[in-house]
Amino acid sequence: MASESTTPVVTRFAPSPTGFLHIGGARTALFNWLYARHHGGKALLRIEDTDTKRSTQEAIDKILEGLAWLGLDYDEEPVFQSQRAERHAEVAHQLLEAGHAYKCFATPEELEAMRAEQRAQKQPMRYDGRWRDRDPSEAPAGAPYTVRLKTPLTGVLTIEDEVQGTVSVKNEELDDYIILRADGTPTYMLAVVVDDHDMGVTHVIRGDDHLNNAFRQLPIYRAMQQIEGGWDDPAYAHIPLIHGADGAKMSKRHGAVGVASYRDELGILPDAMFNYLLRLGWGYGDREEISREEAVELFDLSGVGKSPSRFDLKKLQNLNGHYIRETDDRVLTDLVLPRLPEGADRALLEEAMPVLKVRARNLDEIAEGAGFLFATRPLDMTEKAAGLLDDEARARLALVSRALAQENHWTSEALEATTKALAEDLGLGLGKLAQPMRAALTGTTTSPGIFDVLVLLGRDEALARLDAQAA
RNA sequence: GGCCCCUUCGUCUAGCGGUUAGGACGCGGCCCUUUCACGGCUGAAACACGGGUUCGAGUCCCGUAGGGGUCACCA
Repeated sequence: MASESTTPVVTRFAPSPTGFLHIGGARTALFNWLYARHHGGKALLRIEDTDTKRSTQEAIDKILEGLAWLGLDYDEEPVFQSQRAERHAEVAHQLLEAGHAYKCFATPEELEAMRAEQRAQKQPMRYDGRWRDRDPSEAPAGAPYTVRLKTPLTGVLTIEDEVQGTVSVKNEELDDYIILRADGTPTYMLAVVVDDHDMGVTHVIRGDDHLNNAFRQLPIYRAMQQIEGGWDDPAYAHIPLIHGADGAKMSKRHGAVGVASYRDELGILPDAMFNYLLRLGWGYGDREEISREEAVELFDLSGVGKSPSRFDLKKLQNLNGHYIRETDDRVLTDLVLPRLPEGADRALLEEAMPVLKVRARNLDEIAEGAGFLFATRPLDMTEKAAGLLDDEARARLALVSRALAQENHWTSEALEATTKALAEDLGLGLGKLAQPMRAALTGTTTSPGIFDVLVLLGRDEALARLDAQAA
């Protein structure tokens, strides 16, 4: 079996390029990558672009970009399934010659009629095998045909899924499906098996929605194993799907489902996404915050749960806040700058970053919090801030401004000492001074510590803002 | 509808026959505090239901219910 530890592990992520890299795909990619890295094997990538109607270069680029953003790298150049059609057909013909497949001359209309009948009879809708034992000579000369796999009629097929456990399906449930279309192109079911074999894939880790496919694909391995050998069954691991917050399958209506839109629209860091996706459907004791290195060390299929999980934006945001605090100020500055109005001072932003990043869960919140740094007088006031500045407050601001203007050392410590001394002289709590100051300095009621704000703004600007509101 | 899978706090999960059923997010309270966060402490909150097996079941078995997936000359 491929699961023997003597066989080097080879995994693959095989998206079909019909859209962006969504959350579910990203997690499948992540688990494949982690499994390969954990076992010192190879992680491969295959683009399943055989559906030329729906596949686009744009989608390919987006998926590649999404994977790169997450930090998932691959050991070989991506395989493009569309370029391997000849090889797929070759295997189909081997199957045909060996009697494991046969030509089916049924027309699409005929098949549709068959299904309609089955639907009416409330029978399972499957190909009835009408050409399984007929001789091709019975068909009109030159009639188009498909090639169908001749699957076993009786018996049971059992797989030992690394996540789902033992799963069995009766062969009578499976019909003879098409492996080569009338135009000679391969279907997905054939292409996957041939490509996985040729790429040396030992572990097929994919979404739960493919569990049924395993039972259809295995017969190809078995048939080819008989024909030429070397087609061992791969190990399978079908991981549960991710559902939206409402419990239904993830789809467009759940909002930003493309991994890149979490980056662009919400300002999610790749480490946060990596960690979140890792913990969605996988657990390791009480561990929550897990670095890439640890993930590679700890990950295994045994920790993957069997039930679907729901996507929880709140938790992602929380994790993102954690990673923002861990991220270097310079890096964060580069990420936040594009989210600020043109002309925002990079150096000032970086200087403020330590006090900005502790109160943000995403890059947009940092940008929002940095707003006061780049505001120009007269400041826009939020309603709450304006409400704070009554006559009494304005009078106090004048006193504060006068006191601070005397200050020779424009440092957080000195300014705090001066302000506190003033508050004491006036017999007031510090808040009576600090809140009006905050309003005057930032135009808002929430900001970093007021003395940090003073320092960041600089003496001239700070005093000017205070004076603008003082009475 | 047939087949397959799933079911522990609202959510992500730990648990692998004997636990006060643990942690995290979120929510409430308290502390810290000039605001908001961060941090610390703390509270409420779960074994879907019904039968078995067993001295003992969240853990094993069987049903029921609910949820999900899949049934193309798509992938």
